[in-house]
Amino acid sequence: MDSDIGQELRPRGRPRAFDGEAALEAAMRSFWASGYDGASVDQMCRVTHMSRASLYQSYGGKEGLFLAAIAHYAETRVARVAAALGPNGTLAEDLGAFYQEVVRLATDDPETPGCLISCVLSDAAGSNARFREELDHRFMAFEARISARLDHAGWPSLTKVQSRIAAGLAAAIARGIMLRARSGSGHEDLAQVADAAVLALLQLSD
Amino acid sequence: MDSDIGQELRPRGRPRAFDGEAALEAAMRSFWASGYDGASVDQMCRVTHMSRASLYQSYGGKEGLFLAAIAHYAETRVARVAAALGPNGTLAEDLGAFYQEVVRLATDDPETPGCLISCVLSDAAGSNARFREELDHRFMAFEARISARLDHAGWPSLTKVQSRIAAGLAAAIARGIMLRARSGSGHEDLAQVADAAVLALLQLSD
DNA sequence: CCATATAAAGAACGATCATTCTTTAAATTG
DNA sequence: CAATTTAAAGAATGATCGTTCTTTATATGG
Repeated sequence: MDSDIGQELRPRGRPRAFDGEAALEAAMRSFWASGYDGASVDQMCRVTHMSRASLYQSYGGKEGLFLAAIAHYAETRVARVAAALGPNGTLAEDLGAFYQEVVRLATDDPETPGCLISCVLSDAAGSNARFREELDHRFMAFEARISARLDHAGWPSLTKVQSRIAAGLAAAIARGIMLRARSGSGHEDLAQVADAAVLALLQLSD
Repeated sequence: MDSDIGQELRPRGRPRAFDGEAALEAAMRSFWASGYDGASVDQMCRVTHMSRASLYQSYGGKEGLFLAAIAHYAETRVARVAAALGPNGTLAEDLGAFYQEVVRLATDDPETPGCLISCVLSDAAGSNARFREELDHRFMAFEARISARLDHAGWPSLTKVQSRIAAGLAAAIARGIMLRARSGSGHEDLAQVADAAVLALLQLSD
């Protein structure tokens, strides 16, 4: 009764030897670099400093750890890309910032090229129904976020292209850039494609 | 000396029990549907009607069979997409036909959604240097093909966007569409995105 | 008909994988 | 200082994988 005084409440038994946040970050990076099949549970235990027992206790298995890593990725990486959409400035400025973040995310670290969702989850979804469902949700949420930004800018509802479709195009471009980064394209090349993407999308609203 | 008369020359030993062309088509579809890791050698022997011994004799192993399947895919599937670029009509018409073929290829058969190169090879390249090289070549060739079509249409060389970059954008869109098809998007949705892509790309040349 | 050559069929091998189980260590509670 | 609770460490398990090897079948050449 006197152990949970203040903020130092310690659970009953032997304390964990790993840091949950750091473990998730390390697991995420391992999946990102090696793919779902390519990253073994042994490798995961090594990089997260977790025992197999702890991994299964905390996440239920490899599949659960992967889903947790995806959520961590969405909160720490995708969130930055989505935040660039603002609205912070004009639509042109925000789209420019958006694609700049996309290229940065895809090329910043040569150990983790491309996108954990577009490249890794997208592949794992092929042979796992739970992952397919997760991918669908993530993709739809991403497109909805872009669509909302276009609507906020007063996207002409009478034009040939609805904001929902334009958002689908914008998202497809972002994923194409992620894929190209995975295959070795560098920051310079992709930044030029990103600039062209902004121009092309903006002229769609005329 | 009298066995190779005419076109009926038969090799010396026991004749093959499988058809090379049909085997390649079946192997391609299996890799396309299940991914590189997801398709086992056992599965390959079943669908191609080859014995393990024949598979290793003819293709050297799983890796060689996959590369042969990629080549077969490029010759039979990608070739149709590239052919749509013509030049057959105006740039607008040809781009429209191009993306129509992209969407068709990605959504035609629900057993094989998306693109064998953009989705499957792209993933396998992550853990195999030979596959990475192959992917790079295929991606560059695809972009060069689009770029040549833009140049042929007299793509304004003085505009803000070079044809090489515009081709990179056009290819990124195609790959984004392939990826979205893999995650379950249907023909209708993607066709609308494809139409928007044509509009956006054309307005880039103004 | 016999020697030779090629392919089919499938057993066998070694490696790797995800998962579970057993034992040991380190903490709190009374 | 026991008793209890939780985690770490790692061996054990069963399945699957890509590859190789052995045996059998089917063709041609002389």
